[in-house]
Amino acid sequence: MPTPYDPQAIETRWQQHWLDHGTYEVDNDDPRPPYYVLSMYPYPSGPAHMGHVRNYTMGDLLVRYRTMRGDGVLSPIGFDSFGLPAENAAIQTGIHPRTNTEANIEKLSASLRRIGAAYDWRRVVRSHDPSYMRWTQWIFLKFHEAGLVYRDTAPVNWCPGCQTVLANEQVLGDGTCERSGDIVENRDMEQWFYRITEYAQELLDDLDDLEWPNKVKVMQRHWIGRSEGAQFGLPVADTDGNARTDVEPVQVFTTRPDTGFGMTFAVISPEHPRLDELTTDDRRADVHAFRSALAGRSEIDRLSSEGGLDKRGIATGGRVVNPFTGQAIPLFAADYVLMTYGTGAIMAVPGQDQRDWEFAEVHGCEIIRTVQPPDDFDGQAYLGDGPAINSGFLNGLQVTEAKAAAIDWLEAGGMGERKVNYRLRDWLLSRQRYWGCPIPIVYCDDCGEQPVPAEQLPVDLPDDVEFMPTGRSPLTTHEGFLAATCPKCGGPARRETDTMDTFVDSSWYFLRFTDPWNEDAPFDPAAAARWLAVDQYIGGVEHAILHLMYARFFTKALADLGVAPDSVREPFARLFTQGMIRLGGVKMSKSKGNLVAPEEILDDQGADALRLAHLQIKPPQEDVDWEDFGIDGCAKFLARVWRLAEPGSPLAAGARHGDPTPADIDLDKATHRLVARITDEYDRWSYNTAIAGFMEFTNLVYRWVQADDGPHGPTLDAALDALLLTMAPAAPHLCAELWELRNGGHIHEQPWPEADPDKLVDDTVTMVVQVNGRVRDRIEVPADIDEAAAEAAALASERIAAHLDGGTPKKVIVRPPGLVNVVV
RNA sequence: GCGGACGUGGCGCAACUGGUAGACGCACCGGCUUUAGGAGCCGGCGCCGCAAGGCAUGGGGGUUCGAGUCCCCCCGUCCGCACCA
Repeated sequence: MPTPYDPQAIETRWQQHWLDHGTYEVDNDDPRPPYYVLSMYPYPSGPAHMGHVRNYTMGDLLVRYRTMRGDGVLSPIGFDSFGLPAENAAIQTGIHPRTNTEANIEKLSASLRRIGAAYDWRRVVRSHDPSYMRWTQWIFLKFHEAGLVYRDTAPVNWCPGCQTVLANEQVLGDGTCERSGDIVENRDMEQWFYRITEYAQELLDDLDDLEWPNKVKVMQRHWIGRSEGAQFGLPVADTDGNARTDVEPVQVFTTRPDTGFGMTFAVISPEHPRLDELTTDDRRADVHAFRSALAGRSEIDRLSSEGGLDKRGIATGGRVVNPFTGQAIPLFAADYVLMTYGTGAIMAVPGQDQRDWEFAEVHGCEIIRTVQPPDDFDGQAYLGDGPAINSGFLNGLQVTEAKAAAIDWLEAGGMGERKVNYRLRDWLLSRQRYWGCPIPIVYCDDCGEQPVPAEQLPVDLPDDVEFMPTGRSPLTTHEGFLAATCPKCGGPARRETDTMDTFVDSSWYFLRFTDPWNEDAPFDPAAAARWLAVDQYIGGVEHAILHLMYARFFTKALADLGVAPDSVREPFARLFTQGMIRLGGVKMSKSKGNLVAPEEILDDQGADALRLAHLQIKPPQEDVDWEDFGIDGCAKFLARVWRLAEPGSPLAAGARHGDPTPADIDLDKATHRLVARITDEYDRWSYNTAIAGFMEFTNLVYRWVQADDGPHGPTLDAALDALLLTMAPAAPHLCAELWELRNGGHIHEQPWPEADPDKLVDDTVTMVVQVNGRVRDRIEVPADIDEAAAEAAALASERIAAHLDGGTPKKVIVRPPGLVNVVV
């Protein structure tokens, strides 16, 4: 008797089965070839939303597919459980972030199980877990010991809404906080930094070997921002315009040392420590006023200001000497010169730099071209290549040679040197918040800053705190937390109250997954060596820069410190960035308040239908509009498969046995083509066309089954087995159920099917015959037809003859067996 | 401004290396099953045309026997970086 497709019953049963049997648990000594699939661990904000479903469906498909291919797949899940939202919620509701977060983790875990995502749940890692925090702190201390951590006063991005500092990367282009949307201010504060710039070159070089989307690599390269040039000194001029030897020259960095003869003024940053010294008395009041006006404005705000260059720069009255010409030139201060990039001072060459050109015009500076523009050039500053002019010993050299010659000259004269500069800055990791991993440092009046001894880790967060909207972390007033003992002298000490940026937690969780039970080390190097690099990392493109850069830095540093094996210098060998989901044209997110919860769909059409809809709609790397989803179509398709494949299906009634008919043989070939096609499409992440393949094949089987001859039993069984096996990674529950009913056993433990190459080729093919490139006829020909026979067959066609209209072919292009093109 | 991706029916999209444009799904239309549940099965469906045929992959040019695919110019959409010396 046919039974209706009941996704609820099937899905609940199999999800329980996978948990009970530990189907996707894998041990570190598993004999199968290791394969590590990782979807970025989520921030637990509550039950899963559609973005999660999309992300974790992609990952799950790969986990199940690789498992059937025979790999021992490591498929862990964890939770990025520290962070601002939980603490902000605590201030509003009074509920402790831990309570709230752990409840959310439960909800999210349940959601993930309900969409059928398969994980090794024994390996769960939670950022806020003391057993994880302990090692986050331990790594901090390791880095501290190695000089990769330092403390410094720095102008920082302060978000008044979040009441904490932000990394540069967390400030959006319009000067607002990526999280709260508040306008970010500039403040000087004592902060902790990771010395990521130490790895700038390696981070840049190693990108080449990664199988990552090119887009992401380009973004990282730009972020690192390597530029080659020269750094040299501009001597300070005395009132007569001569170089003073009693004061240090002002250092500048340039990528265009070849244009030095065109330097007609110089500009320093308003924050430059020598600004005051270089300003003349008569200009001091104006310069101070100028600098004060900038105070408190964030760097981003300054950089995006649209004021005219007259307002943005001011003469200091001081002069410096252009070492190329020996001439004294005026020194300006301008807001667009950043203290945090290069040396905080620049040489200005209006002839070859458009902004310098405009600045020179406004402030009445001389403009001298030092590169000959082409005759038809009618612009202002000329940035292209050409011979040097007005440049003394450089005259006649092209830009590249002139650069080298200029640097050689600077070095020979002891004035400067070749220099590589990076845009990348050190990672500001401290946050003035409670719900994060405490920085394991204490301050002793006598011994100063002291690391907490490893055996005292973790420095735990106290639970008995009150969350008040004061803007201050409760840690700063918690006596029990603050009171510490100096590990060096044993005297009283005060504990650091800053906690770490949550990007620290996510910079090594993929390593912890390899050995999450370890109590003696963050992970066993052998376990890391076995699983890393992650074979396939999956996540949103929004993490293209920050998270991925930080994780790469951590991996390299841990390898250098001997914590990770030296073979592991990159965390993620392959990266896939899947598209986001939009609703009403905007990104679906909690902050936008336009989340679609999957519950209703899971209750109604089921997880398999929802998964299929996510896979089918578009190529996985592209953004999708929720409005375009076709859940009903997918549910309909699954029910169609069910009716066809369930034991006792009326569609299979009266199946023939004995010799297969030609139609049976054709269907068998289609079965093998399906297997070959799906294998290829899974490997290429072409999931949308794979789903189309299942539908196409199912339609084919339906027509064949309902034809006059009826189905041939063995052919039908083989067809349905292949369909279920290949579809199992995409629709795991339905396929598991049907497989068990039909064959017994567990489909996800079956080997991946293989196509018989002999059955992938047909005896005959449809040959297209064109006249002048337009299709005029189609002829069935043997697949092994030769050129002469193909041409003859084409010319024998009546329709072709009609189109030739008595004329003789000028030329015949033959591409057997598929195509003949007759040119007249 | 710089860098990148992309533009194909009413809609989401397919066509991996230049070789049958529009697979698959949605929507729509028709038929069957006497079917009252958002059902099932079969078929149609780029545009113009009764047809033969013609026209079609943002627009314009080019290479080629043959271009959605390659090259040049233009238009448009989206994303990233934006005064980086």
